[in-house]
Amino acid sequence: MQTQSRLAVNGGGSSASEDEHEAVIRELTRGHELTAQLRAEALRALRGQGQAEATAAFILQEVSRAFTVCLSIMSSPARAPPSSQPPPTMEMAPAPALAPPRRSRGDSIPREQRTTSSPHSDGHQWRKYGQKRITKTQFPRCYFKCSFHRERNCRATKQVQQCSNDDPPQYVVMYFNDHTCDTAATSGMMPLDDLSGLVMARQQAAAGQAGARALLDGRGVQEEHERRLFVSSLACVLGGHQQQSPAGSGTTAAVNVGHQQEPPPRARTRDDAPAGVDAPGEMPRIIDVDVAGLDVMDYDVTDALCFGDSYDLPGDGFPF
DNA sequence: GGGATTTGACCAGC
DNA sequence: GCTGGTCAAATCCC
Repeated sequence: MQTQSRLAVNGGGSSASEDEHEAVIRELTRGHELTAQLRAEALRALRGQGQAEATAAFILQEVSRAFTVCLSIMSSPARAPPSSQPPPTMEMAPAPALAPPRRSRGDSIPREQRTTSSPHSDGHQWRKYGQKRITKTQFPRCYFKCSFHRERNCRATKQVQQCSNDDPPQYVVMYFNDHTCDTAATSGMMPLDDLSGLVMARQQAAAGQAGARALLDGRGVQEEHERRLFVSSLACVLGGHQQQSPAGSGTTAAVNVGHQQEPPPRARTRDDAPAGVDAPGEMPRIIDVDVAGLDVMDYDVTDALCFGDSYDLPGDGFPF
């Protein structure tokens, strides 16, 4: 990692300590984001490959979790250098109740910029809200907000601009503001009780009961799908492959196993992005997951991922 | 019908 | 006045 060399360059003294601290956080953040990218690419490559897909999802989720924990430790007050400012990428609280002001031009310095041929696979879900022709550029610039900008007040935005006609074309992606939506954390944090409740709610919803429908609406279909996907992926990993619950034992929940979300980089994400089904008519596979058997999850990813409130965690969908 | 995208208009900084 | 960023109505698509 570059961190070591940077740390080696810095000498002693309080200023160096601050620099080191910031460098560590910067590199961890970078690693975290790259992991999200890798996860997106891996899941796309392994889509539909059952256990391999689930294993990759689980491992990369764990790598991401490790980064999150390290970031949390490094950014805790006890670790922070005495006079240091909070790191720019660690936006701890959602924006205040006031409507976020328009970004002034002075704020137009991206927190991160990268050139990639796949600007859509960064582990987060985005909604396009504008496109503009920029003078002296050949291609228009597209503006995206986090899909959760409204419901979770996430202020993360990005701009994508094609910069070359190569094959594949290259895009410059600039990221502004940090995610406060914590999408990935919620994707893997559904307690089992919650899951069974969800299944019950779904059954009730199928029966047309308004209360259950309200419950589903409140959580959001996206979260619901991500959570069920995570649980079923874990079930595949822990159970070898598709696990059949023994007849008459345990609580069995029907869990959809769709694709990891990687809709093609084009419009129309209402159905394919949240549901993770990118081909109309392609039915998600259904497996039975023995919920009781999942108690091995008592090693708790949940607690660790709760740190995700402060950091952008990789989500599962990549609508463009 | 509802959600996402498109696109012209508006606003603020330079 | 120009330019870039955002808004919001219109439109599209499932």
